[in-house]
Amino acid sequence: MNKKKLIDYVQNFVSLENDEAEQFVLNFEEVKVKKRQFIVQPNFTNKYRAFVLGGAFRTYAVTDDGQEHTLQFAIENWWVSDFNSYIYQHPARLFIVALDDSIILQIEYSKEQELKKANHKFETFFRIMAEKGLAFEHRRILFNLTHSAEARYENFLLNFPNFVQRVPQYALASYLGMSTEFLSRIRNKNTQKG
Amino acid sequence: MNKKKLIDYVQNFVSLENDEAEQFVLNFEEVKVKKRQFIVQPNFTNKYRAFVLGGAFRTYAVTDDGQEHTLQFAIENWWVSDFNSYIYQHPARLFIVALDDSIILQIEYSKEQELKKANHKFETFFRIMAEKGLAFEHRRILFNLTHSAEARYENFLLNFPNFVQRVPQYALASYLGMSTEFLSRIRNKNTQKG
DNA sequence: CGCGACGTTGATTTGCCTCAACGATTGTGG
DNA sequence: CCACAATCGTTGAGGCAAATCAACGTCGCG
Repeated sequence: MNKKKLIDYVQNFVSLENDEAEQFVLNFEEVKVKKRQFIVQPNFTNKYRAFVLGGAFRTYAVTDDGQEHTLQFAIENWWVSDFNSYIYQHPARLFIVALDDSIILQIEYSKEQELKKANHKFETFFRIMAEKGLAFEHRRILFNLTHSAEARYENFLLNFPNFVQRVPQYALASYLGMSTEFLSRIRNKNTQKG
Repeated sequence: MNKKKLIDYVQNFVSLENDEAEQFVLNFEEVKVKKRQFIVQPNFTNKYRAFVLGGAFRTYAVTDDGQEHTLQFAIENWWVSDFNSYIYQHPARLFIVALDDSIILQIEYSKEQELKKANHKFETFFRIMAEKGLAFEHRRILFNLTHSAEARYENFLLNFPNFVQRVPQYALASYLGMSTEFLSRIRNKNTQKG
C-alpha cells in the first residue's frame, strides 16, 4: 500500500495509533501525474496539498518578460503546493509541473481543515511542517543574501546532491537566481579543477 | 494591562474563552529592552520567542568579512526570534538588536511546548503563525528572484511604509540585498522625480 | 530523419559593488 | 553645554560579477 509511505513519514513527527494513521491517510487520494503535466496553474486556486510518493516537481513563476523563476523542487517525501494559494485559498500565481512521471498523495483543503480540527496530533503535524518549512526558507534567504552565485551552487550540490541529477539545468539556475549560461560556466570550471 | 495587546492579537486567529486567554498570557513575561541592546547573539541558544509590544528590532547575520545582512525587522504586533535557533534549540547564528527602547512579551521554549500540548487552540495558533510566516517568505523569495534592487525598494515602501521611517537605511539596504550607497542613489533619484 | 529543447561558449554590456572623500547628525565625555 | 568623535547618509569614480545577446553542438523524441 502506497499510503504506508505517508504514514511512515508522519510518524517521524507525531506518533499515531493505527486507527489514527488510517483516519489520516483516508483523506488523501493517490494521483498519477505524467511528465510535463501541470498540477497547479496561475489563476486557478490550488485546492490540494500534495505529498510526493515518486517522481519530481518544479514550482515556478513566469514574469511578464517571459522569464521563469523556480521557487522550489520536490521529490519523494517532499510536499508540494503553491503555498500562498493553498493556505489562503486564493488564485495561484505559480505553475507546478511534473519533471518526470510521478505519483502523489493529495488532500483537499477542506479535508485538511477537518483533520486538524478532529485530532490534536494532526494539528501538531501540520504545525511542525510549517515551522520546518519556515526555518528552511530563513536559511535560504540568508544564504542568498550572503553568498555569490558560485557559492549558492556549491551549497546546493552539498545539501541536495540527489536533486542535481534530476532537475534540468535551466530550472536549477533559476532556483539559484542566476542565468543558465552562468551556471553552465560555473559547472564547467569546477569539473575541470575537480 | 499590556498583555491585553497579545490577547487581542491571538484572538484574531483563534477565539479563546477568558480563562484560556489568561492561561496563554500567563506564560509570557514582559521585558524592557534598551536601544542597542541585544536579545539574541550567535552561539547562544535563542530561548525565547518574543511578541513586540512597542519599539523595533532587527535580526541580522554578520559574515566573515564583517558585512551585516538583515533577515527581518519587527515592530509592534510582530514576533521576533532567530527562528532556526528557537525551534531546534541549537545555538543562534543571528543577532537580534533593539533599534529603539522597546517592550516585549517573551515566552520560554519549554513553556510554549506545554501550552501547545495543553490546548488544541494554542497549537492551532502557532500553526497559523508558522504558515503565515512561511507564505510570507515564499512571496519574499519570489520577489527577490524576479525583481531589481530598485523594484525591491519600491515594493518595500509600498508594503511596509511604516517600517521605512523606523529602520536605519543601512539596515534596510542589507535587508533588500543591496549596498547602502546604491539604496541612497535609488532614494535620491526617486525623490527628484516624485 | 528533422525539429525543438537544452546546454555550451564567446563577446559585449550592465546593474550593482567597492573604494574614497565628504557633509550631516547624533552621541559623549570633559 | 560645548567640542570632538563616531556613526550615518551622500556623491563620484572605477571595477567586477553576472546578465544579455548570439551562434553553435547535441541529444531526445515525434
